[in-house]
Amino acid sequence: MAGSASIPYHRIASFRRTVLGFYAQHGRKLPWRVTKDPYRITVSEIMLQQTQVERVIPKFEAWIALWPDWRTLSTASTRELLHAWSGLGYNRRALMLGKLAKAIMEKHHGKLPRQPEVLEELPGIGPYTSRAILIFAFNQDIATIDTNIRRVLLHQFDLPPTTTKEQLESLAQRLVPKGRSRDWHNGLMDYSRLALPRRLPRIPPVSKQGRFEGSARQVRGEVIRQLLKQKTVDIFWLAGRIKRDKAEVLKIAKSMAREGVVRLKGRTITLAE
DNA sequence: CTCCCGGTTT
DNA sequence: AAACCAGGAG
Repeated sequence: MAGSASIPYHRIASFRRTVLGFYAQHGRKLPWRVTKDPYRITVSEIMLQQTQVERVIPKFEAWIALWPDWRTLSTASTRELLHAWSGLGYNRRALMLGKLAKAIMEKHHGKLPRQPEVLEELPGIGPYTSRAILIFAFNQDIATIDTNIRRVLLHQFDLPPTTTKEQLESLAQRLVPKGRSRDWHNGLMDYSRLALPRRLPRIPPVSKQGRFEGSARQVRGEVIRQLLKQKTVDIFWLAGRIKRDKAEVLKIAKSMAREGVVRLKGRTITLAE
């Protein structure tokens, strides 16, 4: 088992120079990189979860214009949150961001906590995001690993894909150049995206292709669009329009109800406030 | 572990 | 049609 201790220091130092040099020369100028405001950093990190950079940029700018800080965001309604989020996907994130703003105003005096363990208790913030926020907002000398960073570490140190999370975390922590954590992590992201060869095509997994995969997507999108225009949507109207199995439509409505997006009342669904 | 979303690329 | 994407919640 190749622990990070088996990697000689000169390779660590050399890699640091490569990444920091690459970032200085080719680093992308992004809206959340010109600020250290913990609020803006947090909004960007939530938006960037499983969502490509190019698509986040305009949504981020619009969001900040609407709600420039935790206080204003904490007053936003569900409808407003979903409207501003529309197009990003994983709508649950918008609702959790709203809850996060309320939690910070009510339980943390309007200030973001600075300990990863405390941050992780807040809605929508997991192991990656808690550390990323502290790195990009406060330049803390800690490490975080997302899919880009994982990929660049495996490539650089010729590690097998079976490398455990713990082994990667140990290596990642040793790599952080003290006092330059923010540039380092930004650099790793850009280096991974811009300087590494494309991913190899993966072995096709066992196709489990649900029969309603296509229509389920349409139904979700349609429900959100309708809810933004009006207050309620009739499930059977939807079912008839989509011409798909009624049970599948109900299943989707129930799943959205679990997320708190809609309330289920008899034959209609209503936007939750 | 599964599910969550949608725009985009291949 | 399938993979991809600054993960997290249940």
